[in-house]
Amino acid sequence: MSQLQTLRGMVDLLPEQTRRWQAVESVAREHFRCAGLDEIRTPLLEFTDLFARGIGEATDVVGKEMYTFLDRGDRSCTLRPEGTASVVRAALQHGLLSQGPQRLWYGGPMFRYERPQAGRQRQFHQIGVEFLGASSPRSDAEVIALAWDLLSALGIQGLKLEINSLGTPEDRQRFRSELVGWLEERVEQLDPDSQERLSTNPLRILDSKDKRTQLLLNEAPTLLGALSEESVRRFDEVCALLSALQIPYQLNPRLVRGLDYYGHTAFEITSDQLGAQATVCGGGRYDGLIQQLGGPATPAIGWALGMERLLLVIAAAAQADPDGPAARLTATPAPLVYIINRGEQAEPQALLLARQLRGAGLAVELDGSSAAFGKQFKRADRSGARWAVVLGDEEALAGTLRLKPLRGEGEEQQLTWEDALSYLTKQR
RNA sequence: GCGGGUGUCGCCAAGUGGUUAAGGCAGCGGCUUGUGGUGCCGCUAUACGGGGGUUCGAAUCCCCUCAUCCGCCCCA
Repeated sequence: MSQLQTLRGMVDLLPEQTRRWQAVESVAREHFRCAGLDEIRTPLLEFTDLFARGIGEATDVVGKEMYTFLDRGDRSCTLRPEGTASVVRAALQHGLLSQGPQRLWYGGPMFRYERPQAGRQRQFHQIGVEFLGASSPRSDAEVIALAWDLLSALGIQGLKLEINSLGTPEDRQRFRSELVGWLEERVEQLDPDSQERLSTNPLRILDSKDKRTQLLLNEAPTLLGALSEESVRRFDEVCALLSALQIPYQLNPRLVRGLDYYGHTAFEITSDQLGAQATVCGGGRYDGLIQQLGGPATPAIGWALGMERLLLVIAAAAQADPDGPAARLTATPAPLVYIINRGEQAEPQALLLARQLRGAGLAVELDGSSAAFGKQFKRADRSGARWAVVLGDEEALAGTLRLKPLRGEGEEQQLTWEDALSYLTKQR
């Protein structure tokens, strides 16, 4: 293929797709508005150091998935692989935290150099929420509810919310050595990947997909068992609040997140419609991150959801229920009016007419072909427009137009522009 | 980074060594040169992702390469 094309893992959104994206984005925007969140937009490019320090040097994301390069000034730059670190950086840089707790949302492209797969591209898009300066268990429940309700509003069903507590750094430290000690006595029963992780990132062994490892882990010490009393109490409270909100959840003591900054509450929302990349939304509490990035000790919690995956799930939901809310999101809009025009006098006038109707907020498609009327009618019909306006030289000379309903009943009528405009405005 | 599948017109797709590479959808033109939705007719791949090889002969076999998809890994 010598033709120009996108880089691997980079995807064009063609108009039909873009429409769906916009529909989802507007639902999300409205959802966040009602919840009193403010949007924040940060650059796609940051100093590499932000992610190295924020996400953790040892994580896979930082270690082998980042788009990192030197700019012309020899600064090491990285295309953001996730949103949280940037949001925290921006909040610190501009002193947002001194104005009190921040309830923020963001959206946009993220970049990870991975092998593309279903629900996984190299440039992908997230919508995320970050509550900075929120410490109470109630904020955990509110943040999770925000994600859950957004997904419900989009008409998605069959989602599973899994939740776990990762405790404090001390809890994890204690558990790590406990787990490593236990597993080291049984190394030969672990799959090769997990053996590797025993020294690099032992907690991640917990969500290994290997059957034998899973089985073995049934006997292993659990994270919940290693939590301090206080951590347990906190987690119980979060769970109780979720129950009170009637948000169904499942405890998953094996749920571990891949980014170092998570602690206490961690959760994932998964769908069975997605193949291997089942996580639609994931997040958790990150009380240590802000301080780690040079700010004041500030508790925080957030989540991110993957747009591409969300759209896949919506497509599945739309197919399952052709009249449901998901299907409405994917519907194709048609213009209200299609202007059929032909002739030396008529064509410039049609352009003017289109402009007037559009100025009144009507969706108007203007045929630019100068083709025979029959041809243009065919196109008008296919456009899905409810009305055809016919403007030929005959009408142009009379200062009128013909208005013909294309869908319902009714006769074609000849009207002045003014009358047509007020009539169509009422039809909208 | 590893493993497997696939690559024929914008989309779907037949074709599995032998004269001109089916068909459908979409598009364009016409029947219908001022009135659509149906119908009918016509047009649209010197070309089968790219390169090399085997052969008298390849979309069809072999090798390499690229792309894509699925899984591992990772994560949203």
